[in-house]
Parts: sequence; structure tokens; C-alpha cells
Amino acid sequence: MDILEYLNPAQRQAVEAIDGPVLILAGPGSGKTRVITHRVAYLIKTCRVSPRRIMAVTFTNKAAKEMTERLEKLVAGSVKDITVGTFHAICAKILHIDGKAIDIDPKFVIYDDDDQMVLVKRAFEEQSLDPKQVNPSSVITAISHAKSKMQSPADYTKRARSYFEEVVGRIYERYQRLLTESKALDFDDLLLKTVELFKKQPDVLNHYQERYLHVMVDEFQDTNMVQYELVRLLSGKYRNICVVGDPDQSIYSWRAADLHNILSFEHDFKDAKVIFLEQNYRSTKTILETASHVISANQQRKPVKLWTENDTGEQVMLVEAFTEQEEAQFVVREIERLTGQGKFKLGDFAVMFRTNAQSRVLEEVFVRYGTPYRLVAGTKFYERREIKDVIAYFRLIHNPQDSVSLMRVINVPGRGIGDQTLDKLAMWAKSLGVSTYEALKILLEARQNGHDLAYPFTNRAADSLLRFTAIIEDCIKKSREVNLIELFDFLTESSGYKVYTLADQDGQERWDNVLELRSKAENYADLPTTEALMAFLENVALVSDTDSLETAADRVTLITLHQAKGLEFAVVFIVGVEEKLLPHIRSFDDPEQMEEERRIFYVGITRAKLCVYLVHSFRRNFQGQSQVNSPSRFLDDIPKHLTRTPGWQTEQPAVTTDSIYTWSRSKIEETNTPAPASSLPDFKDGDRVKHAQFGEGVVVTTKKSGADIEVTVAFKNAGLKRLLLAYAKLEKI
DNA sequence: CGAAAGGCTCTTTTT
DNA sequence: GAGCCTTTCG
Repeated sequence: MDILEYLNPAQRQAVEAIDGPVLILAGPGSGKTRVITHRVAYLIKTCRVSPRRIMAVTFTNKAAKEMTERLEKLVAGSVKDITVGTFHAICAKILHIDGKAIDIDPKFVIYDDDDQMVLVKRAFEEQSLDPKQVNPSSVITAISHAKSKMQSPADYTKRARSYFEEVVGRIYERYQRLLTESKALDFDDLLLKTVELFKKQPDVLNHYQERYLHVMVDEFQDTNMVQYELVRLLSGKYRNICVVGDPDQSIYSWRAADLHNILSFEHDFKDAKVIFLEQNYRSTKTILETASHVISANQQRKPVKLWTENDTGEQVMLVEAFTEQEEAQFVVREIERLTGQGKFKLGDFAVMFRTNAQSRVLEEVFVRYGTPYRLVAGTKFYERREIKDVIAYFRLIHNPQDSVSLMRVINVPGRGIGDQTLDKLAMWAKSLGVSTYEALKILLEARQNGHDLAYPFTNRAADSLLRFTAIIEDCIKKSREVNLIELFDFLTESSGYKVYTLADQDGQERWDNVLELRSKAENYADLPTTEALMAFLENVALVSDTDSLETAADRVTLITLHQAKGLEFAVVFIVGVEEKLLPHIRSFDDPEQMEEERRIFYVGITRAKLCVYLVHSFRRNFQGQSQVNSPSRFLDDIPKHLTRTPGWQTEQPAVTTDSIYTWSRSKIEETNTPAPASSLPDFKDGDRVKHAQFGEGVVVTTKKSGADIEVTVAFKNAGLKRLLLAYAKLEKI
């Protein structure tokens, strides 16, 4: 097979440019992944580079997985030797092996954002700070951004200029100490410590530089400063670094991603070859043109000229719904209509939204209509309580210093260990100058040896603590004797967790989840248990289960715009294309954020191959309260000739007065063919009526409107509405 | 100590 | 509307 076959000239150039730094600017649908995978294949097959000496870094696990799968088809036997993974996974591996050189215990655990929150709140408490005055999650964000910029707590504090920053500095410092005490690293630390390792230990760096002759980075526009520093260090020796990105698809600035890294790259590697991939193979001309108009309104960007040989295709459909229910209903019905014509199957459709909260209504309506769907990242497996509990037990066995896990499970199932006891235990441990778990062990040993020991809690509390400690100690002992699965079973039995879970209302379901975790652990049963435990814990920390979404089933995909990046669908619905939602309200006072919102919208549009529906709703429930949203400003950037609206919509444009809703388009509610007006019951002023949605009310006025009759009704609960009889299904009562 | 109820805030995107 | 926290009561 010729690796260069079927590549266009620019793609081919990108594949063949293997010496020295390369920057590939790849528009949506331009065959980016194809270029990377073929480049790897070219290196291995044509240039005879050992697969061991190639690293391909991705941003998400999903991307890593896809790359592996596609490489499988090109260089089957070699795939296992290529280093393919996310920044975080690769760094975790490096730190497990070489972290000792900068005092990182190989038994470190990885803290996710929940764990982070626990520590930050603990830091708040210790500093007597009120979480209501300073928002802990904004502190976490600030800490994360500081880490992304490689600022230590001291660095940060030095620069603190406001009260908030001063608080962040204090919390950051304490938080970091708590992490160290727990022998834990957060996500940012994985990157930061690896950079630190490389900088402080030149021989370690040298080893990795020697090994990785070729380094490739996907989604480069999403890298932050640490990540960029990391690849810069790694490729510092041979300088065979190839980064692929698209500044217009940079949508992760909130995670400190910095699209300026692309500029820095050109600056740091002045001899870099720059290759543009501009031919789009995915979308129709209309879709590509629409997307180009949307993104062109951004000021902070270089103009690019995307083009395609694909058909012109259909116009983009602009739809206004009344409520989010109607919005969802329109989507489902349209999908039904299109699949009914036999042109599409359900798997061809995606419904995209800005915020996860929007998915609920969609789900409800999909369920009501019986339309199969898959919700990407609904309730995540690893976020379930029972899963987190069991993992916490394992983390504790692996690393008893892990205070977050200890506190999580010490009283789960209930052992009569309450806040009082825990407070006293913490104080006691502090006075002894040991960690909480060490204090527990001291207690256990004293009891076993019959020593007297002064402790500040009651004997009953001490007994409870000892029972717990004995369980963990037993598990630790067991972990030296049995494999991971046997340990799993021993743990869930001896801790009482199995009985505790099954006793619950939906206990069977929760226990089934635990068993699913157990089946994941089976992958590690052949390894020595200590090693297995480490690999298992690393995997559950870094791999979210959205990454392993089955795509085989023929279902409609419900997905956030962020998660949709990198995917493609025949037909794309973007819902909630409204001010305050897309652009999101949080971006209103920041032009840079606003540009990012536009890029998010751009990413959504460019996912579509054939059709795009942009749907907004006149009214939407937000925090229980209904609010009126106007169509997104981004829609103004789309030339009219590229769009159309559904027939029913142009007949009766929405009219609003005094912020009172005046005209319902509930026609999509029940029937597409309204009953003839003549057969409608007559309503006159004062009639009491009932409406499916609005409830009971009284007719205020009636008036002829074309073939139909418009009735204004004062509803008891929903206020004044003007309704068309043909559609509104009013009942006399 | 723990369960239950009530009150509060806050809602972007995720490795 | 949900999740989190605090309060209250047994």
C-alpha cells in the first residue's frame, strides 16, 4: 500500500515533512487526523523509524483512541510500540517511572476536581475563610490557571494585587501542602511536575529526548503553557516536532488553553515549515460558507480561505420555537420526518447544545416520542457515588496518606464515626505530628499490644475507628497475597460495602455498577497486585467513560458543542442559538470570550456534512423561571441567501408586545394539518376554557385571522395569551 | 450520631 | 431545578 496515495498535495507535503519543526494549520474537515496517522505510518514504513521513537500527543482520550484505531489499519503490528496518549496520561506514566528524582512517591494518587474541591474547602476552613464570601470554585480555577502558567504559590502570592488574589495565594499554598501530604497530584500537577522533572534532572530529560525522535501534537490550539513547554523540552534535541491545530477551533481558554501558543511556536521555531490544509471534504458548500461568514466576524484571527469540491447542498434552516419543549419537539419531529423519507438513519443526526443543562428537556421529549438517542456524558460512570466510594477504598489501600479518600469512606458504610470524632481525630493526629492514617495505625498498634494511650475521643468512637483501620490493614495485607480481583471481592465484602449498597432502595442497580467497575479491574488481574492497583487507579482517574461510547447503535446523538469537536454528522441541529446561551452570558463583558463563543458556534456548524438546523427558542426556562431570549447575534453574520425558514414559520411571524407572549406557535404541538376553521367550536368572550399547556382561563377577545380565529385568553396561571384556534386545542369547560 | 427537612446558591465547556 | 449545606429532631 502506498501511504501517500489518496492524499492531496498539501496533505502529502505535511506527511513528507519529517525533518525539523512543522506547523500544520488544518481547517475543519480537512483530513487532519488522516495526515497525522499517515505521517506516523510514513515514518515507520518508509523512513524506517522505530515505532518506539514516535510520540503522538492528543488532547482527549477519545482522540487518542481514534488515532490508535486508525493507526492499527496502517501499521498494525507497530501500534503498541508507539506512544499515543493524552498529555496527562503520558505525564502520569513518566512520573510513575522517574518522579522519584524530584521526590514524587510512585504511589501518588491523582485527584480529580471533586477531590480538589474537598481540599480547597479544607483549606478554607483552616484559614477561617467563608466559602460564601469567596467562591471556592473560582479559587480552584485561579489555582489551575496559575499552575498552567507554571506559577508556584510563592510566585502567585508575590503578584497578588487584589483581595481575591491574596486569598487565592493563601489557599493555593495550603492546598498544595495538603496535596503533598496526601501524596496526591491534581491534573495540573501531572503536567507541571513533569516539566519540573525535566528541568531539574537533565539526564532524565536527555533520556526522553533521545527516545522520542519524533513528537506530534494534535489540537495544538488547545494546549496551555505547561503543555507547550513540555513538548518544547521533549523535542528540544532533535527538533522533529509537528504540531497540528486550528486557531478557529480553540474553545478551551477556560482551561488555560492559549491559542497564542501557535504564535509562540512560529517564534520559537523560526525555521518551521507552515502547511495549510484548506480543502474541506466534509461539508456542503453552503455549510462551509455559512461557517466562514460566522467565523470571519472575529477580529483576532488570520483570514483563511476554506474551500470544497462538495455540492452546494441545502440552505441552512433557521427555526424559532416558542419554548424549549417546542424546540425539542421540532427537532424530534424533523428527525422523524427525515428518517421517514428513508434518506437518513438515526445515527446520522446530532443535536448540539451549549450547556449540559439543556439536554434534559431534549431527553424528555426524545423519551416521549420513543426516539432512540445517546446522551454523550450524561451521568458519568466514574462520578457515581458507589464507584467513587469503591475507588476511594482502593486508593486508600494503595496510598494510606490519601486523606480525601480516607475521609470519604471512613464512615461509609456507617460505623458511627461522626464529625465530632473526625475533628478530634484530626487534631490528635496533628498533635502527634503524623498523618490521619498514621494516627489510626498508632491507635491500632496500642490496642493490639495492650498499651494505654491517651486520645481525645470516647472509647466507643475509638472502637469504631479501630474497626475501620483493621479493615484497611487487612486489605493492604491481602494486596500482597492475592490478585486485584480477589482483592476487589475481599474489599467489598470485608468493608461491608456490598451489603450496605444492596440494602439501598436502588441497591441492585448500584451494585451492578460496582460489578461493572470490577469487570474493568479484571483487565489488570494478571499483573502483580501492587502494580495492577497503580495501573487501575491511574486508568480510572484519567479515562472518563465517555471515551468508550459505543457508536454502533443507530441513535441520535445528544452532545455539547465542546464535546462535538472532532466529530461529524450528516445532519446537525444546534439548539438554543440565543443570546445568553450562545453566546453564553458569561462572555458578554469580555471580547475575547465572545470570540471564543463564536468559535464554539463555528465548531458546531462545521460538524455537519449535509444539513444544519439552527434553532432558537422565544422563551426558555432558566432556574425554574421563564425568560425571554432573543436570537443569537451570531445569526446576523449569516447571509440571508444561505438560509431558509420552515413554511409554518414565515406565515405567522412572531409578534411580541410588552414582554407578554402574544402568539403561540403550538401548531407543531399536535397536528401538522390544522382542522378547518369551520369545524371549530365557537368561543365568545367570557367563555371558560382549558388548554393542554396553559391550564384554565377565560376568553377575553376573539378575532378572525385569515381562515382561523384568534382568541385571546387570560389564563389563571400562565397569563394573557393570544392563540389560534386551529392549533391551540382549546376546550370549553 | 444520623436521617430528614429546609434553605441556600448557582449553573460553561473537562483532562 | 438540583445539588450542597445547615439545621433540626429522634
